[in-house]
Amino acid sequence: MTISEENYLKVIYHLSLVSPKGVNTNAIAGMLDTKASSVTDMLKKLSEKDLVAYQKYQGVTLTENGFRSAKMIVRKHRLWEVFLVEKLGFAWDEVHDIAEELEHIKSETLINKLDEYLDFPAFDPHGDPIPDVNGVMKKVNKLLLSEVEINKEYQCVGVKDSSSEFLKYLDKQKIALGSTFVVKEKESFDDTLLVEVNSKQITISNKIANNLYVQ
Amino acid sequence: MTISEENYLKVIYHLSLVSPKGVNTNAIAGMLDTKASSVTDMLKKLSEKDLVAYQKYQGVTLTENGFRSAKMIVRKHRLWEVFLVEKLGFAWDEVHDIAEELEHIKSETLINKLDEYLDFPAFDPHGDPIPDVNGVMKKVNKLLLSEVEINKEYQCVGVKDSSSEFLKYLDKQKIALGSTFVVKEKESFDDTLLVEVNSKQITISNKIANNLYVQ
DNA sequence: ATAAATTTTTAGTTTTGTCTAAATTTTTAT
DNA sequence: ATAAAAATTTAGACAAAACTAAAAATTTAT
Repeated sequence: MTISEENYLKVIYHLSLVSPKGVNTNAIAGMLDTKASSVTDMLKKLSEKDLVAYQKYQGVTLTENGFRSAKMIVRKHRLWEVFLVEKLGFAWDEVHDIAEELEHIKSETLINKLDEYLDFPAFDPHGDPIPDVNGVMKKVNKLLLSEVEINKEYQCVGVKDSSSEFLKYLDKQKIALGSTFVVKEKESFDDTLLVEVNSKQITISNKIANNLYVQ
Repeated sequence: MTISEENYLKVIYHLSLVSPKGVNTNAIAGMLDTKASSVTDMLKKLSEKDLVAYQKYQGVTLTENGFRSAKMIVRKHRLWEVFLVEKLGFAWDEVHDIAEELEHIKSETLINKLDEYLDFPAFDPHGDPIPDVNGVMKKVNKLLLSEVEINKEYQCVGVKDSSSEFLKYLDKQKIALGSTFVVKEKESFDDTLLVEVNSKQITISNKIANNLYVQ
């Protein structure tokens, strides 16, 4: 598989989690920063290789083969992110682009040895689950901070948006995976939250609360 | 720089060490398993980017830019090899192909953090010197085993051929970096050596002796 | 010194992945 | 229900990096 094919598969995988009925050409083009016509071309190729089920104008889904391959790419990406943060000391907002390159390194043995070296982590530095050697992921019953009950205690277990800007904002607020949250008040006008984090009270916008997973 | 351009630079670098006056088109084609005509095309491109000095029919040399870039690729390759052997437990004959892919990962920060994580190694698992962040390599006064004096003690410090077949042969003979050699006899007919290694006497062909560096 | 052999370059194609522009299909809105 | 809008596909082109076959330059051998 070429790097380009792998990137398409990965994007289709991520979009499938949101639209399991079929992923749009335009959505794929948007994620890959390319044109819809290029996407059509690639979907035909992936279809011929039995990695996606593609019907003109009807969107695309992953075949079993494609799903397995996509999960292996995600596995590589997330394991490399763990390596970069845990072993090399990168911050959690610095690792995405490097992992985008590392995920395309071909060796199976490499990734399994890396997995072992990292002690078989189940989650990456952003709280996303890492598929094991068989593609199985730990399932977590997580909620968005925007959906939690008032005055109950929650732990931060992940971020929905892992852009550098958002992660840096969290760093500034001293919010990290494992931080304890208690929502004290919810402003009904704009859904802004008054939250206790690290025994300090801060105000959190609805946009932020919609991108923080807790448990 | 594309992966292909990087591979050409690396090969020209290695061939330059043997033919500093200029590297042949055919030699490059041989190393890259490609055709001479493809090499000509690429040399024109590298020349336009001021990475090589190229004159039709006259071979090619690296410019200062090209030399610097080539050394950085070699640095990456060798640091990744150290990582694979020291941290992930690969054997020294298994790492070359994986490092060929890893050497093309773009981040400067990554490679400098990896260097630090590995404790700034000066040599890779085959005894080849690793350029530091400024491109400087430790120089070693090494000899080929085929050139040493009789009954003097030497240490194995590297291999000239790092093909899997040769390295596996060395494993079988329990020869590794650091092994002590004493040449007891040299057969003048075919230059076969009788060598004491690990306090056992073994016979070593001239071809083998020509691929083992000692000090 | 010149012919033969070798090496290198040129010219013209191919493949992969992209693009633009135009055509077609599907969806949305009246 | 049909026209307008949006999404998608097709057709044709391009750049990168490779190839083959033929031409040109250099080297070698007599």
